[in-house]
Amino acid sequence: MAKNSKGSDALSGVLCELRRFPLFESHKQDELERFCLGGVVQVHRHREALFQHGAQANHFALVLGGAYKLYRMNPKGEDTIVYFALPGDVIGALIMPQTNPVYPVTVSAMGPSRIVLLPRDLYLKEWMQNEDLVQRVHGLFSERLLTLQEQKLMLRAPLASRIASLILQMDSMGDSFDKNEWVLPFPLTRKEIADTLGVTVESVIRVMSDWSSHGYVQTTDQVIRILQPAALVKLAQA
Amino acid sequence: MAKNSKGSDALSGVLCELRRFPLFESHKQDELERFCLGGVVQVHRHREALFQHGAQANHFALVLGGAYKLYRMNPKGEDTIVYFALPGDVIGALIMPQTNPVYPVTVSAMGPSRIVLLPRDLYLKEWMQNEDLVQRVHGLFSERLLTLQEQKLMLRAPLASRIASLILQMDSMGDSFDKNEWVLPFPLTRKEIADTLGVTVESVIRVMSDWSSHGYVQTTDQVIRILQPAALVKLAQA
DNA sequence: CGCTCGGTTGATGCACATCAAAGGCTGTGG
DNA sequence: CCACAGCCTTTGATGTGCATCAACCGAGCG
Repeated sequence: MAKNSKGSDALSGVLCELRRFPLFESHKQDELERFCLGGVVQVHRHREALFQHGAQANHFALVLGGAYKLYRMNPKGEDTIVYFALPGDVIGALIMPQTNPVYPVTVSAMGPSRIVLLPRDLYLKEWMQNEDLVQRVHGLFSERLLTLQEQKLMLRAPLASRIASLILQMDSMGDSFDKNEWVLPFPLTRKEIADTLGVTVESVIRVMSDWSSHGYVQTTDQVIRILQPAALVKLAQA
Repeated sequence: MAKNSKGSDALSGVLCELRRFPLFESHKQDELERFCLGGVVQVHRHREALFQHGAQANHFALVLGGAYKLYRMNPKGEDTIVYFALPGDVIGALIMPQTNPVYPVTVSAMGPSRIVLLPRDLYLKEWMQNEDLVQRVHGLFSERLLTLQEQKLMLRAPLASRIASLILQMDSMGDSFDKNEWVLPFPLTRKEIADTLGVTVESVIRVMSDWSSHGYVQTTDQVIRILQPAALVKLAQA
């Protein structure tokens, strides 16, 4: 498992870090240790891959920091992003119960990121046996499904509405629930927006350049700041 | 609960019917009875609604026969279909664990259909407590999520590919796993295909009329029969 | 210093939307 | 029993939003 450029480390001080996540809110220290038995911390650099589409799925992962994108290449060689995983999110849990599972998507880091890599057996033998934990994971699935449904509802809207809607969705994903600053919780390129919506980079750029010049949003180092939320909200429901 | 045109009935002879479903495969008779306590059978006619988007979600449902579509209206008044539920599928389970849940979609029957309507408490108190059942429901969620992801991957493909892909997906949903007859397991109008893909009826019709004239498919009473599966498979991956 | 990556702009074309009109079929009410 | 409304399907004419292709710029990096 120890790969070249990836840092990997036994679970030393991360346990306390895990307690922050709603996932483990109601668990005691010893339970938490049991849920992470055999876990390894991995660090990834920008664009480094965690799981490869089609590879045997022997592990699942818990995001500690940064962000990961879940995507797949279609026959024409274009990527389609299906989900963004943030700290506290679980990756790969969905397919763990299958017999001989295979990753349905490629997962790679957006900016420097960290996860705990956990063996599949642990999911089946520990996670699924714990009633509360199962409910929390269930909750994550349902959020993810509702996110996809939300995006599907925008299919027939003009591109500007769809981008606005996506940006607002992403913004609400962060753990900063103080809505004083409207900043997306992770770096997001125009290409990634395009790949999420199934359109071209150029189209996204044309819309967002317009927004920048109107002062609706502002991008620095791929981090998008929303200056006029009201304008985006209005666009989103058009 | 007893509504006007809906038939509703206590659980008389349906218990044995339930045993057919993979959901309850590994459960004994008495467990099964416990899982359906307080359940009521409801019959729906074509296009009759089971749940209304935005209504308080006090119940979930288990599809016995026929088919149901889960959809929502966007601001412009166009419907978007997010899922088709077939016999053995569970509807509404996703949101039962939420506090004061509200149905995120409208659910209505496609042709004459039947469900067992179950109270929310039953889900929380019985279904979620049973380890095996939780795993099965988890399996249903994961299928549904993967279905949505699959559809998203086709976003940038030409319309013909997307329709082909959808039809093949629907075809594989039926319980008839003998692939001697390639017939969709439920009636599906062109409009419903359009609403699933986020395009217009006319576009769908133009594509499928072409297919009919080439003898790829054939439609009688909204039931689609695939005459040349190979042709569709080829189109789907274009 | 050449490389890749992200962002940007403009010219052109096409796939699909839109609008319009019409026929069949079903259920419903006078 | 007929009239009517709603739904599903179909076809054609016309328009347009976004894709495509091409080119260029600046920043970071080995």
